Amino acid sequence: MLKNAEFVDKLRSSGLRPTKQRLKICEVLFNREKTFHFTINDLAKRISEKLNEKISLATVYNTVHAFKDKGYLKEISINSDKSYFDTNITNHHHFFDEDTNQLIDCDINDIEKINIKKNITGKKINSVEVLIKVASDNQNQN
Amino acid sequence: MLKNAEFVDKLRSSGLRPTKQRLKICEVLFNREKTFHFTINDLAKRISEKLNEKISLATVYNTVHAFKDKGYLKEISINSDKSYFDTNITNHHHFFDEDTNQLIDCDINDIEKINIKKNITGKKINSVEVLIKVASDNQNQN
DNA sequence: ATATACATTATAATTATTCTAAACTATTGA
DNA sequence: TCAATAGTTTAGAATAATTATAATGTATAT
Repeated sequence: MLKNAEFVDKLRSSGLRPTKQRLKICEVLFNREKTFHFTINDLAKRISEKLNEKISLATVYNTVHAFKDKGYLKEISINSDKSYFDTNITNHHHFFDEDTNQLIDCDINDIEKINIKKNITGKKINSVEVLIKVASDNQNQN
Repeated sequence: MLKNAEFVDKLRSSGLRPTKQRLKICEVLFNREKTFHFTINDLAKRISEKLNEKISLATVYNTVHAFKDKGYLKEISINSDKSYFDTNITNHHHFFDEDTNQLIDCDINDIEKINIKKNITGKKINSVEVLIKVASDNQNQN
C-alpha cells in the first residue's frame, strides 16, 4: 500500500504535476496487491463509483496516456473494440478468452523465446508481443 | 483478376447475397496482385474515390465484418486507434513500424515456432499472433 | 403475380476519442 | 509578499468510430 506522499514523489520525479485528479487515479490503479487490466471506461466508472469524485472522462484519457508515456502503464493489443491497459508493465504476453472477452496475463517464461529470423532493415525491435486467443474446448458452438 | 461472376459465386457459396455494394467491395479488396492492409475508413475512401459509387459507411462496416466472419479477411491487433484488416488470410505475423505507423507482413517462416508451455485449462488455442514493434535504429530521437 | 419471411442497407443514435478554451500552478521580478 | 507571465492541466465541446434499427430490397412458396 503506497501512501499519497509516495505518489506525489512518483509523479514529481517524472515531471508530472501531482494534481488531485492524478492522485485519485494513482490510488485506483496502484493501491492494489495484484496488477490488472482495464479500459478507460472501466477506470472512469470505478472512480465515480468507488471514490465519490467526478473526474472528467477527458482527464482520465489524458492521465492514462500520460502514465503510459511515462512507463507506468502498458497498452495491450487486441482486435477490435477498445484499448486495454495493464498495470503490469513487465515484459509479458496475453491470453484473450474469446468466450468471456477476458484478458489474462501470460508469464514471459510460459512461452519459449521467440526467435525472429528476418527483421526490417535499418530498424530495431522495440517489443515483441504475443496474443493467444483461446475459447472453450467443447464442440464448436460457433 | 477475378471476374464479377466469380465474386457472385464466392459470396453465394458462403451464404451471402451478392448485392451490388458487396460486389464493389470485393472488386476493391480482391482484384489485386498483392494482399494489403486497410482500415474501414481507407476502404470507404477508396470506394468513393476510385469507383464513383456511394456506399454508406455503415454498409462498409457490415460488409467487412461479414467478410471477416466468413474468413475472407483477417483483423489485426495493434495498439490504440482503429481496427486494421488484412486481405492476407494465411497464418502470419506483423511488424509495426512506429516511425511511419505502417503495418508490414511477417511470414510465418520468419519466426521460429512459438512454444506455449502453459495454457488456460479447458480452453483450446484458436490463434497465436505476434506483433513486433520496430523503429528507426538511429540515436533515440524519442 | 403476390404474399411472406428473411437479408441487407443506410440513416440515426450511440460510444470512443481528441481538441481547445478556461482554470490552475509554478516561477520570476519587483 | 505580491502581481505578472509562462507553462500545465482540466473538462466541456467537437469530432470520429462504431452500432442499432427502421426502411428497403430479395428470394421463395403459393
